Amino acid sequence: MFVKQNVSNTHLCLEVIDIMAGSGSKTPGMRRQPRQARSQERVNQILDVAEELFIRQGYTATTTNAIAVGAKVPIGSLYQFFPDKAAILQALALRYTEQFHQCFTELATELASLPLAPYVERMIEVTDQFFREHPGYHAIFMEVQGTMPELEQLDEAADAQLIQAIVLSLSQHYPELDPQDHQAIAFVLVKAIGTLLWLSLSQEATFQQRLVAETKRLALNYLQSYLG
Amino acid sequence: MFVKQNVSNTHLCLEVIDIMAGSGSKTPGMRRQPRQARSQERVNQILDVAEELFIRQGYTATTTNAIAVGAKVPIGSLYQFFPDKAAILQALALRYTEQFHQCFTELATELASLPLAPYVERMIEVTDQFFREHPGYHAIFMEVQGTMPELEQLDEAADAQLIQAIVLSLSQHYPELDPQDHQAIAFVLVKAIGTLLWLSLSQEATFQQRLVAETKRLALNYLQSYLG
Amino acid sequence: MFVKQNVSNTHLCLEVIDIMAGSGSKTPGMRRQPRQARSQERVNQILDVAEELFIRQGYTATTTNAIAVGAKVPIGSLYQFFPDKAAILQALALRYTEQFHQCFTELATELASLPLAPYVERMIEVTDQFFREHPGYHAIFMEVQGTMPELEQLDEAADAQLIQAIVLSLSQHYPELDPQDHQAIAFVLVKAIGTLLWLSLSQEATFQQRLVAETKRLALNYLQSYLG
Amino acid sequence: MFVKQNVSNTHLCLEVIDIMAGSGSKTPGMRRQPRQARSQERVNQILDVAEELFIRQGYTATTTNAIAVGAKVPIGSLYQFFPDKAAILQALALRYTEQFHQCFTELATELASLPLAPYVERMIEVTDQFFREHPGYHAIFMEVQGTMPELEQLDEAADAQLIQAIVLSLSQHYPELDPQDHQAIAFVLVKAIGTLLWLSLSQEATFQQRLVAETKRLALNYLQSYLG
DNA sequence: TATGAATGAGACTTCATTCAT
DNA sequence: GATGAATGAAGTCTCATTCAT
Repeated sequence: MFVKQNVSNTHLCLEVIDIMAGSGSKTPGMRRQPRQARSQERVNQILDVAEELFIRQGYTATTTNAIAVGAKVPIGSLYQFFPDKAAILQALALRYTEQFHQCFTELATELASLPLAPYVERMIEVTDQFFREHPGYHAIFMEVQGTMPELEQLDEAADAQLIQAIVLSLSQHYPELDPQDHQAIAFVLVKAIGTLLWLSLSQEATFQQRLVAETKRLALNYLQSYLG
Repeated sequence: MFVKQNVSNTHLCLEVIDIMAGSGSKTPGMRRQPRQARSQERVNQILDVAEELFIRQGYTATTTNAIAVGAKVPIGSLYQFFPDKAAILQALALRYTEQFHQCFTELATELASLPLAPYVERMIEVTDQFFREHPGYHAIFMEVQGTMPELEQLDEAADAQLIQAIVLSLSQHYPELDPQDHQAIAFVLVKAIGTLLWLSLSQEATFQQRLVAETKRLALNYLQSYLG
Repeated sequence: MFVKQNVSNTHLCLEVIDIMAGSGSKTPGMRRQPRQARSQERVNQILDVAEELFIRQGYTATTTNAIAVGAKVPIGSLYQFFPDKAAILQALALRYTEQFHQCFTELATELASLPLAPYVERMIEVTDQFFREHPGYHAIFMEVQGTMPELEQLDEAADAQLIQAIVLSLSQHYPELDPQDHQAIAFVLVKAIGTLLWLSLSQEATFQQRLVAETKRLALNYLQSYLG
Repeated sequence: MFVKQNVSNTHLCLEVIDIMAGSGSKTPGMRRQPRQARSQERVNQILDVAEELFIRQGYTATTTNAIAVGAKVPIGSLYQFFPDKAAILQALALRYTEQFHQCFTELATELASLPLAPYVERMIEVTDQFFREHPGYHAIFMEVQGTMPELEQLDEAADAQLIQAIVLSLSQHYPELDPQDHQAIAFVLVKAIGTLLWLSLSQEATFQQRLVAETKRLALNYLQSYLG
């Protein structure tokens, strides 16, 4: 599950990220690759409506007809783009992943040059912002945990991106640590940060901000214990 | 959501816990309080089968008839104990909560006398053990996140137990901190610990043990930053 | 496909017939064995309506809802008795087979003692009557030729009954012929008779009667060429 | 349904056959008469693919889109040649009929001069060969028995060709028989022969050859009973 | 004319829940 | 009370056909 390797090349970071971003490759789960603007617009419309309904009612409680109606797309057209209901969820997952990837690509240069502490702080801020802008990210995927193997991969892959990026940074700045340490530290950081930031979303504004700050404190002190 | 109060009485801890353990009160979601041994046995049988099926196939994919068949209980009888399918999930949640409560009640005396660091360490160990023995705990509830308000309460309540227990301990040992600090610290600790331990369950044995150790390190260093 | 054996025991005839009549065995394709009179009545009602609709509109053009409505049975109930649409057709086939079997069982004693020529004549008359009383027999099964393996067996089995009965009679009265001759003759007789009698059904009354007579003539002259 | 007339002119045979061969007349069921080579080629391509799919999956289970894809013809173009799905089946039936007609036209002279017995024997051989070369002939039409009136005519017409040809021969060689006898005899011969030869196709090689021989024996002995 | 994306009625099937026995 | 057959609303998905480009 964890790619264990000693890397010393900063650019690998983005290469690793590219692995699952699939820039330009054909989207899996799509019945037909929409080439025309109209189609792409429809697909996005479907995904937007699906996202909202999945968040509001859950994946199971949302019907394909409701999505079609909400997206003002005939049900038949919906099924021209997606072979079945699950494919909509997968496409949504992929869209999240791509957006996530884009977020971090934009910061790649900035992040690459940072020492680990500010690196992690920045990552927390960016992740927080991403969650705030994409409230469905975790919400949707929690429901189908354990029932859709293909989706698990995507979800896992998104985290794996971050984990590998951190592993990379750790191995560069702290080569004296064991590669297994790198993996463990990165895993703990990413998962703890992800969870806390996600949970913070449903808290009231003041407490929410406090939680973001606490997340940084948690992460930095943990790192310090290894690196200090 | 969070009971904010300065308490100095150890027993309050259990009182808080009692709030949702419902010892003696009429179980909510139950159509009929099974007084006879046979009935109680059937209810447990139903919950056992439901737990297994929910874990294996998910809540939605599991039919009430399948539960009835698995529990060797007529479907009509099942509906005499539970008003609807959701009530089974809620009863399951309640059972988890009770089991969780029982776990910590047994350790109440031991924990109450400990300083915070060993307290948290012990809590991590006990939680880890509980998860290991009740693999359905998180797995089941993730699916219905955001779609079953009543359940959210129960799920939240389980964590709230721990959070309040920690708040209590914090307020006793570190009264110089703001009550809001107590809440934030306890929240972060409980959620981060809960997530990491749960995620550790699906990792291979070596990495799993490492994650438990890392969870302790994460929690203790975070606490140290406040208390050191 | 053809059981090749030299038999000299008259009773075997009925044994062979019994092979696929399945007297008392559990009906395959049935989701639930209806034990109560009400259920059996409903199943028959469903089959009656299905038979009529299949004949009138064809198997594919007939919807399960139409059957349910026609039989005044809720669609849900229909699916308690039959796992899917195909199972209705199979049950219908089985009912035909059983009725067919019953027809010939009633005549078993009479037929067994007859010389071959009157035997065949009588068989033609009985078959003609059966087709007249069960106009769906062939009509329905023609449509699904080659698309429902399970059904093919039943259809084939019904003919196989007759074929084996004739093979038996041939082997008794004309042991000087090769067993392969028995098979070929019986096959030709049964298939030719079956087809002609079935086709006669859609002809006008006068021509229809003529065709039954011609069928006898065809069969008897064919037999005579071997046995004369 | 049966043209009852005493004819003594050999050429009438072909005239009768011409009735439904439609040489030169506008093909029914065709939306547009393809005049250009490209169009005719496409129509044939469509029919070839449809034939294969109808045989393999049945008429109902075959989608028009699948035919279009298989024939490498845009679905829109397909609907320019055929008004609906049924028209494809009808055109296929017509093509069979034409091919059948061609088979017998080639043998017309040879057959016309033959006495009845060799005539019938030759007809069996030719029919057997035709079936062998066009395995879809019966297979396809069985499925839609009773659900497509237009098709029934075409299917019937093919047999009617043979029947009328035999009626003709009978009336020439055995004018002492009643015209009704001619019709009945011809009907029985054609239908029995057609069925047995078709059934022989699905038998193993040895038994198949035997069945062709038996078919001749059946037909000839039947004729002999009238003509001997 | 040629194309193929778009359409939506309607098919099959499920399953939580009830209620007559 | 106990049972389990009965119910039917509602879900997912198909595919013959059209029509804008």
